[in-house]
Amino acid sequence: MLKRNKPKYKQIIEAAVIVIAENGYHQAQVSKIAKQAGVADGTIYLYFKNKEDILISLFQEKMGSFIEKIQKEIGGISSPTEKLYVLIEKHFQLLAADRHLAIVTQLELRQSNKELRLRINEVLKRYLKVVDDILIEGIEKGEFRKDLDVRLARQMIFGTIDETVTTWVMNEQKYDLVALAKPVHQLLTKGCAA
Amino acid sequence: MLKRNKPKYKQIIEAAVIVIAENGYHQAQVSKIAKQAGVADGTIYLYFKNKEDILISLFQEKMGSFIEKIQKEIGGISSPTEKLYVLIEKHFQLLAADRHLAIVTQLELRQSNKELRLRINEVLKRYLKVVDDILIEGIEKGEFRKDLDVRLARQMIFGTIDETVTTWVMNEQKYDLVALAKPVHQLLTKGCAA
Amino acid sequence: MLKRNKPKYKQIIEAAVIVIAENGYHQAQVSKIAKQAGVADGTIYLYFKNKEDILISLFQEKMGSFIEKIQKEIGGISSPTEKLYVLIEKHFQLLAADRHLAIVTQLELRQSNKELRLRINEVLKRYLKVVDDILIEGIEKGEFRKDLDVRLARQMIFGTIDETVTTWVMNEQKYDLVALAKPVHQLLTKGCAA
Amino acid sequence: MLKRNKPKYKQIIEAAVIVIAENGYHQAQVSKIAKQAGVADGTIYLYFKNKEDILISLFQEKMGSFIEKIQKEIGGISSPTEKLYVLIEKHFQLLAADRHLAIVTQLELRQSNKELRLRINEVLKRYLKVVDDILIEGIEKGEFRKDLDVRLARQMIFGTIDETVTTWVMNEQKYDLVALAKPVHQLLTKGCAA
DNA sequence: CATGAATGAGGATTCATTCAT
DNA sequence: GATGAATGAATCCTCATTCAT
Repeated sequence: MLKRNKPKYKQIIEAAVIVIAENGYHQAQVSKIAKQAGVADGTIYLYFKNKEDILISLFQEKMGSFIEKIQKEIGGISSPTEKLYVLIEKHFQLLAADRHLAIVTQLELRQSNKELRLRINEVLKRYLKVVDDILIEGIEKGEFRKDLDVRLARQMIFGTIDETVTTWVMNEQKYDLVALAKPVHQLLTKGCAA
Repeated sequence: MLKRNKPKYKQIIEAAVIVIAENGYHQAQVSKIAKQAGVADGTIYLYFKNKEDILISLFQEKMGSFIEKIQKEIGGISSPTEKLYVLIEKHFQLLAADRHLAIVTQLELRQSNKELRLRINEVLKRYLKVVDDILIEGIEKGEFRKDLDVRLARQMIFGTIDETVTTWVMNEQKYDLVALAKPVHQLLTKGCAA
Repeated sequence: MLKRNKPKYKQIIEAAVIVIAENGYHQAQVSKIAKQAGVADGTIYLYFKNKEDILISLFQEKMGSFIEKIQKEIGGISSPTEKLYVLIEKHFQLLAADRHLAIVTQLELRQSNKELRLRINEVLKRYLKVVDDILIEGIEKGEFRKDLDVRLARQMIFGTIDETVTTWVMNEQKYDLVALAKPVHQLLTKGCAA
Repeated sequence: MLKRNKPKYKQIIEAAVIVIAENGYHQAQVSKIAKQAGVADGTIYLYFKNKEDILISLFQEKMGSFIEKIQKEIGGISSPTEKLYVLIEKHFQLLAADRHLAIVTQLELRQSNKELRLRINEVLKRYLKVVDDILIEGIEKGEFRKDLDVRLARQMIFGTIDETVTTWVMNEQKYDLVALAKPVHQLLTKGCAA
């Protein structure tokens, strides 16, 4: 059986999300995660190479299912503009539904060292690929302009979504994030121009 | 004479930028900064309360002059759309001109703890205020649409600029960042729509 | 099992006594104590909250057994005057038998900060209570004079014993401390006698 | 002119007493003493070899005038028993009159290192000599018993006086110390009396 | 004489990781 | 597989002292 399918593997990752969200990245000691997961400190190392591996795995697992869910949702949609809307809405929905995960991805995991963030970026690329594909399809289908710089447009889309979620988390998730999907989508597709 | 006008104050901040950029946030020991600045370890503490104070001061000094320069540039411009362009271009120019500072602001300083990031955010607000003012003026002058959500638009603008710079830094500053000012400005003002 | 009954707990305390006696309070680094105890530096912190906690525990353990031994000795004696003699003799015997402990209690521990000394005083109070009890019993039994000020008499007894031991330690324990029990007792009881 | 007769010499010593009494031995930095004395840090070193020298000088100056005053008082008295009374009363009076000095000599200076305390003891010996002389005279004049062990009696006298003052200081000088001179004298002379 | 900016040595503590049981 | 006691490397800051002015 694959390591990542064993119950304790998932148990430890869920514990890590909770511990990091509640204590902050720098106060999330391995012993705290072990305690939260209900296992001994040493047991962690039967499932993860080291502490960094927990965090990378956490991001891979969570981001993986994140991307899968979004791909499934936009799979049946033909309009790229519409696909972009669903991507934004789903992105907001998934993070709004998991307060802990939102804190971890938007605030805490960014405190990790450069090394870890490079690994995280590799995972992110799969997400950015989804955005790229929508953009390319949109250009081909004539919904987006021909001379659109896909890389820049993707940076705008991701940058805007990310900044919107981060601001929401830093405001202690006080307002309805999902409700912003529509105006954000409008901004991104139509722009500020009069 | 104010502490922050003394030569060693600036000397230490410049040293901190270099050391953090070259060694990373977590490998930027006080002794390394002192050595780079050409002063004794203890001298650091004649000018800064503690290590965190160096980082906060660094950000305040750099971001402060950053904002001042941008404000000066857009001061003489009447069109908000044009102002936004100059803001983007200047933002890119200033960071492209200081490789070390770009690494520090886009990557290293984000690893700081929540406390420090809150302090950094206070400084950032002044920048976001500049963006907001441009947007409000744009709406009033009829260059931007009446129903524009200023907060969301600001999050798009800052998120896009930030993501663009970060991607550039993570790609080792291999391409011309300033050249992106025009298409980014176009994207932000006109959007992706055909 | 209680932390204080584990072998390493006692091992570390014994090491602390030796290191402090041989190097002095301010030269008794945690790493030195760990080395003397044959454990890693970090192990100290599995048994003690911090360095101060080692010193407080040391005093509590040693003074605790000190008081117990004295109480056991005087338990079977009926005459308060005789009790006082045994207390003095036992006090001298116990410190004369442990050169290191004598140095630590008479010289080194007094260099501790006010906070620590307040904690030490709490332990000392138990000792002073034993003296008080002897004095009160002596007054009741008519061996000591009715108008004896118990507090002052206790200060005389403790002050004299303490000064005698300190002088002996400062003279490098060159003469026989225990032999002084009899003349000291004589001096002290004349002051108290009815 | 002798260094110790210059105004700044005395100024610094008075400052040291105040700073140590108010901040504690370990919080009495040279810079604090300099500030309190109204001189620059460096000036301290024109009058004292090092920090330890300040403390030794402080004790020498204060203890010196302490002993002189006591010697002057007992000079005109013929009875050794009476002399002892005046010594105790004067000892209590002088410390009761200078709260700061009492704190410094009874609590703070004892936190100094072994080296410093050895130096302090040399000064103390002059005081103990005064006691010894009274005792010897008392034996010769038949007021104290012939077989009195002078060294032990001196340790009792000094130990008792010292313990009494220390207890009074630790009780925040709440009660009348001088009033204790009489009962303390009574306790001590009974032990010595012929 | 006086200044005060600059110096730099020194140590308690944390926590990821190991390994004997 | 699971445990958790033990390890030990690594760093910020203080403050007595100096010396150029």
